[in-house]
Amino acid sequence: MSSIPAAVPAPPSGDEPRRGRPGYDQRQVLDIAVAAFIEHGYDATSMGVLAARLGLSKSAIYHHFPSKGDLLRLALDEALTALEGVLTAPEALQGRAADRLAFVLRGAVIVLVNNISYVTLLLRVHGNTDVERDALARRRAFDRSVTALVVEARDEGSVRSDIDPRIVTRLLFGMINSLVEWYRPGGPENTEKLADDILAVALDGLRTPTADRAG
Amino acid sequence: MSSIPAAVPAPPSGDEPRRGRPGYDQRQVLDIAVAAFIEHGYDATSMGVLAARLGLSKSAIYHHFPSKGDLLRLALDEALTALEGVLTAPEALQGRAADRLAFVLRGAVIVLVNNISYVTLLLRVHGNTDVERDALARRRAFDRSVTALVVEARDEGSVRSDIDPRIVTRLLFGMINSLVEWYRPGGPENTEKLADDILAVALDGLRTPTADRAG
DNA sequence: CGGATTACTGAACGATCGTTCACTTAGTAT
DNA sequence: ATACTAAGTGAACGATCGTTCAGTAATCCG
Repeated sequence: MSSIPAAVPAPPSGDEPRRGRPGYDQRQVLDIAVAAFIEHGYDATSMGVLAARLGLSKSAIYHHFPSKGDLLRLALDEALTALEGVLTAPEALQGRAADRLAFVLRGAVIVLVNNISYVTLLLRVHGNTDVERDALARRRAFDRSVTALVVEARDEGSVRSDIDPRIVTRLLFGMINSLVEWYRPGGPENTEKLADDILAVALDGLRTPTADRAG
Repeated sequence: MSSIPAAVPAPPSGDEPRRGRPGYDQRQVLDIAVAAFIEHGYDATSMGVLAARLGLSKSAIYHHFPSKGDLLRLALDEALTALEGVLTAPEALQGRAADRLAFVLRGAVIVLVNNISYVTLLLRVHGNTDVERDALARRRAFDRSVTALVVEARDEGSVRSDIDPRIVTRLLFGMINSLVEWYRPGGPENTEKLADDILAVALDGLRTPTADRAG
């Protein structure tokens, strides 16, 4: 029986004052739309309930975005651009494969936590429309890059060779991506400790570490 | 440009002939509905396109199920009942905690693979409706049982104690549940080998095993 | 044959969907 | 004041949604 909480447009927050009538800008609308998409699912979120959350009429949304699909497209692009940025950082391009892999995994955790709404939306997309299919293709390209890194680390002798690298990659991202299901900002863990824990489980497993196995 | 493939009701397959007019029974309709829900998403799957996949009229579906929500409810119940069955098997109730945990994890992999459509649907549910909220509650109860098992295994000394057992459990099911995103039956792996691989990565990590660490 | 049983049709319903359009409102810049 | 710009309103649109209903079709049993 909870009524829909209507948001309020944020003040311009320290910048020089914007021109025109005050209200939401594009980014603020997008943030609230993404939250609604996650809460109800993209298809189940009507422009009507979205407008109610914004405290606006439906037609006002079309002043900021040409269509509902464009809201989704921009949100997915945001998440993908952030993830792809990890792969192009210098630490992902030079050094031992094992170190590059660890950097990318840690970077994926951090990007996911820092953009959790947008990445959550990305991970719930399954190719319904052209917009979703394009996003899926970029996600797969990202996965392929990491798989190549796993292969390098295996050839280098850093990663076990008895399991298919594609399976290893998928299990790794299974762990990391599960963050969107349960991680909530402001919890006891900070991001660094969280990334440490995930890397520890991924690399050494959850069996009790034994003394005779130094890192 | 792919046209919608209309299914055909399966013949009674060896059993004694059914009474009444031949056609789909409830289970066959449910199977096809679940496949459609996965392909397009539950909300985006209209009764119209579902009817087209069945090769029936919309109203014919209401002969088998009272509503679209009931299709979802029965599908989710199927997945949950199968998963909960793992927890009540004898091997999950006696023995060392580490062995019980390994049995449950392996059992979860097998149930997931053997009921991949229904479990996929379950894992995509996020609490939109009462039906989905009930399913989520049962899923959380399942997770709590496994977390308790992880705690026992930790107290027993079998599982590392430097990471919160709830995080360990969530990472474990992050790996296992990711199967619905990439595992396809008929691939090179059989179910046993797959479960072995997942247990191996979960327990020992993906670092190259060293000789001085016997199991 | 007739009755029982199971499966299905076609048209229609009220509701809700995403989107459009002509118009208004509230601020800054000159 | 006037112009300009950004933001928002309210009514309406055609389409599609899940569901209902009265009637029909095809099989088995006796």
